[in-house]
Amino acid sequence: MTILVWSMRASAKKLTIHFYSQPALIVAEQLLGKFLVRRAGKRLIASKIVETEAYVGFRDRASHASRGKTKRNALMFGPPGVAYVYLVYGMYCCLNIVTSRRGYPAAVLIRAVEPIHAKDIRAAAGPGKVCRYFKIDRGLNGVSMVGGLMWVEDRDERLAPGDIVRARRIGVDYAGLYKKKLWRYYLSSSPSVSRR
DNA sequence: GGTTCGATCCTCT
DNA sequence: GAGGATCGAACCT
Repeated sequence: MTILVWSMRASAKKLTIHFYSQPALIVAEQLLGKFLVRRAGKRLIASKIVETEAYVGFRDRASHASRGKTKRNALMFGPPGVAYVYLVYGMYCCLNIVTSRRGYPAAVLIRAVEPIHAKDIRAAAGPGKVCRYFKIDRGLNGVSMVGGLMWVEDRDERLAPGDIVRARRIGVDYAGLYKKKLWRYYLSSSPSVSRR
C-alpha cells in the first residue's frame, strides 16, 4: 500500500501557471480526470475532478464579471492560477480557478469531485458540496493554485474515449443567450456528477 | 440606509 | 417540482 501511494505521488505532476494561462474552456475540459489536492494541517485531501464549468470574459452574463470589476470578482480580472472562492446563497462556498490572462476575466468552477470512499460517492457532487468536503471557505480566496496549500495534479489517469460530456451550465437561467452555452463539462462514467 | 437576489442544497410532496 | 435556509455584495434611493 505504501508503495502504491508513493508511486502515485512520484508520477503526479502539479499543474502549472502555463496550464491555467489557457482559455477557460480548455482548462475546464482538461481539468477532468485531474486531482484536486488540499493540505489541511498535516493531512492531504485529494479527489478526482469529474465536473467543471467555464465562465468566460466580459459578456458572459452568467459570470460575475459581466457587470464589470467589483470588490467580489476582482480576482477574476487578475493573473491565472489563483483560487476565487465566493459565498452563494448565504451559506455555501464555490471554488473557482482563475484562467487565461491578466485583464481578461475568466474562471473555471469546480462543480464535482469523486471521493475515494464509495460510501461518500455523492458527498462532493455539486460546487457547494465540493467546498464542504474539502473544507474550503473564503479564507482560501486568492490563494495560489500552484503553491503548497491547494493545487491540482495530473496522476496520469486515462479518460475513456467519449467519456467527456458538454452541457449547459447549472443555475444560470437568468443569463440570456449565455445560458445555452455548452460550457459545463463532466465525466459521463462518474457516479459523482451533480446532474446529467 | 434599504432592498434584492443569487454559479446551492436539503427536505418535503 | 416547490420552498426554505441564510447573508453579503451589488445596486438602488
